[in-house]
Amino acid sequence: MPELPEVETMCRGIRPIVGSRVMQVVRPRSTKRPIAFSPGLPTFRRRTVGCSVAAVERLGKRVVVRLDTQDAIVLEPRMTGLVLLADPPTQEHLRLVIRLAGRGQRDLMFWDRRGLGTVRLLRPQQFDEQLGSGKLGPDALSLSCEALRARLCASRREIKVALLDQRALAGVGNLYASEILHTAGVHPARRCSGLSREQWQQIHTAMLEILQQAIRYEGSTLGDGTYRNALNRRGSYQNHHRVYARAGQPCGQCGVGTIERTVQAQRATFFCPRCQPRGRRTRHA
DNA sequence: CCCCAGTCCTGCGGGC
DNA sequence: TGCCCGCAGGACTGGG
Repeated sequence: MPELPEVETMCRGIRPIVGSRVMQVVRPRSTKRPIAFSPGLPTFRRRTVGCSVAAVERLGKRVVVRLDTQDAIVLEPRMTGLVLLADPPTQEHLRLVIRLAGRGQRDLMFWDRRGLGTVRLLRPQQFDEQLGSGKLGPDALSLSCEALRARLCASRREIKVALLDQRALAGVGNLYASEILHTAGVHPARRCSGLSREQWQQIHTAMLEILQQAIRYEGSTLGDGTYRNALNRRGSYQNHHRVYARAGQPCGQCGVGTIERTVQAQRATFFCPRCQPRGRRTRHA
């Protein structure tokens, strides 16, 4: 499930395409159902073929390929989507190939086993309407502690659920939310409105620490092996997970607690009841 | 404003 | 051994 670190790794991996020209846009027939396209393929082709790639940027959990026309190709991997320059895991779920010329001449591909991902071509105004600050909060990596607190502290929501709200802050998903709260020493079911300044500080510090470290390890490739970087290689941050998918195992931080699994907003949450007490005690208290 | 359940989708693993 | 069902959850939508 590509979250901020995985999508950042994808962006870094495909950045060599900057300066290349779009020669052809192909939708392979190997897939049962084509990707959700917007606009349709003929329009997509007309407005991209012949254009040059001006920049590659990450926007929350999306890959943005900016063209010299000011239009942007927005690739949204959702659960199983991959943005690749190398051969995809299988031909079967290859959804889109953008053939490029110049600098290495590699093809940019979108592969998605489950097909929940999307590809959009957006004009600047559409980009702002669909992905602007009204829809998407500030990036988790650029948000100050004070801004994080200001955006969430009035909410009665549980902190784990609030961290997943992309309108509040962009980039954190289910896996890293559990990891961040464990490192911060905050129980995932604590209400935002009840957290102390010190706890917001700990959450903010943990968020930067976890996300930056996960980027260094090129993201997490879970048991199903789906997530790959742009060259179809696995990430390795899964070897450093403290709580995610570790229910029943001893906590590596305190060495005493046992990792528990709960469900919040229909999603799995993992935490250590000893490191993350429900009360107001802080980390290492 | 906030919350919940349902929707999309495929592969995998548990249970019988 | 084989089949079915539930689960994984990001983003979105409709109803409360």
